[in-house]
Amino acid sequence: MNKDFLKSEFDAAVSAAAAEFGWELPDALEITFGVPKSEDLGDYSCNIAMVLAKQLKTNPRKAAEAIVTKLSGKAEFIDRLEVAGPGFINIFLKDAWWQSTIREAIENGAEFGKSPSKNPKKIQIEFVSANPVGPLNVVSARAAALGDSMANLLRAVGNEVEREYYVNDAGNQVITFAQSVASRYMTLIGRDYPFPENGYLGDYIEEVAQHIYDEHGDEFAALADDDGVFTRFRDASLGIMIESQQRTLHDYGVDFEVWFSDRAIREKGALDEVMVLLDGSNKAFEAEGAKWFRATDFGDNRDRVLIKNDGEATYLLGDLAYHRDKYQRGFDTLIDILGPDHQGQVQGLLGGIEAMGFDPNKMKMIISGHVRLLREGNALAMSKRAGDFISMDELLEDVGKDAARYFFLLRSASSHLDFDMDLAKKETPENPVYYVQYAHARVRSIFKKAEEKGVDYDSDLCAADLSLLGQDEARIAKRLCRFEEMIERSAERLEPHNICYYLMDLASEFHSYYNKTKVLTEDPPLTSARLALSEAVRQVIANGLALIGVSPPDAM
RNA sequence: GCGCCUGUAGCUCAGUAGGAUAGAGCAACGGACUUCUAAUCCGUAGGUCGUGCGUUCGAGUCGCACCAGGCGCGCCA
Repeated sequence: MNKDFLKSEFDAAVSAAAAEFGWELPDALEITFGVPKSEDLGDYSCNIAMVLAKQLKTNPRKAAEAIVTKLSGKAEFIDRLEVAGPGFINIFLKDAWWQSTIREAIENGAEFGKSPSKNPKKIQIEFVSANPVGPLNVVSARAAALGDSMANLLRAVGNEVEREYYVNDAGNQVITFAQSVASRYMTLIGRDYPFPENGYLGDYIEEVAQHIYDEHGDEFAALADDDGVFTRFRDASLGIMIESQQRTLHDYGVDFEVWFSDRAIREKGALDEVMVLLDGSNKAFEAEGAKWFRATDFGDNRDRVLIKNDGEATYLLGDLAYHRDKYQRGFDTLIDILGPDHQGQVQGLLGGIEAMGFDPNKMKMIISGHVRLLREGNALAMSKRAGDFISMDELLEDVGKDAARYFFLLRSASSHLDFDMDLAKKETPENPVYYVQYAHARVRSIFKKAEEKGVDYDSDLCAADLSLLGQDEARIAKRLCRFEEMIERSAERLEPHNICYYLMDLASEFHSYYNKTKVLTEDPPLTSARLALSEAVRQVIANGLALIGVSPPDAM
């Protein structure tokens, strides 16, 4: 049960009061409802009287009283209203409100909590997009958890969402990577090939080389002599790396709809097109043998090079071409999740987007904070170049997918994050993942027990007489009522961490209830009612966990 | 120096676009397993919301200035 019914009731009441007292209402009047801290203050509260009082220069309590008289006795779910404090209208709802929510959760199952699209948008969310020259690291793991959950949230509120991974398969680091692999490969077939300067270290390079050897034997023996052969070798190396990244992400529960190749749009001439566009509108200039973008005209603190004096494109130019392509694909909203080391490029990119004639407001850039891995209380040193880092695979191996995803979402995206690997691994009460999952398993366990013992209850849980439930149960059910609005808010603000906190609160209430109250009783109607509530709780936990990609266990 | 992020309980962090008495987990202390799973529960304790001004009926939340920490500021990607 969402709170739309409140909105329409209040809209009507405020208009009616305005008509009677001659208030001049502002054009865009949004009536919002909050949840009071104390349940003595009602199920919802509305501060509209105080908002109006400011503009109309009237007494807020009087305005509140006036609105209340227009509401009384009209709305079907409203039990009573109180004007309190400086002018809040506190709303107490009838039991039918939370009772119908229990039935809704059971009936709608996995759909419960999703809302029909009021204004559906076509949204693209791009994340991870790590260079295909090495295994994914923990920063990617965080981005993957964030992006995937955001996509789930945006879908849950009715949008059309596409997840995209930008494969940076052009440029120098790809050559260096292929050369690094080549050097190891040649060793395997007993030949020499120089290891490149600043080449990539790390065992995975040898694994890629071995993989190629297993598949192609010494087919690439002529590598050093023939460019065409090297190109095929490079593509094979890239292919193996990308596949390995896809596998890692898949194991993590993240599957992208689109893997977008940088090289593909470059080959279509997209870079030239951007240059023509910027040149033609005088937003680029030539200096010191290079081509520059007038980024300072668009809020950046310095101009940026687009084409280096050796004729090569910079990363920025490639990124502009890519984003131009995104805009041309016709999305209403574009979301980028960037790692903390990319914050310096945001202004240049947004400026370039504007310079190319696109609306930068369609773009939402989310910069995720740093991740620090802690083991035994100490931060682990991470050096990529030396091949000395914890990969995403190792992290998943160590703590598991569920704990990893949950921990990454426990903080808001922009915050720095300390990932305590010892805690994530623990199967103890300190670990919040298990706490929530356990609540789910507990409900399953109750039903299993009911079957085993042949407990008598109505298998049609929606037919249960929910008026048999008491205060504690009502409190839990009321939290279920807030599930949908929690999702809406989280989706709107792109803050999946809310889900974790909601689930912990719900699990906590249920654990508490479980310890205090026997669900399975000698009284079949009562048992049915309590089972209905339990099942509704289980469904909501399962749905919440699904949004963040964590599994709901049947037993633990 | 400029820009971005962060500053809330001993620790790690929430805080629903300005609302009513600032919350949770962990850690600490004291209790609860003959029970539908103790991976749980109940209770106790813990605060100058970094500092100072300001905006107003009302500020952890908004503005300004400081302080502290992190990151970024390349013809690298």
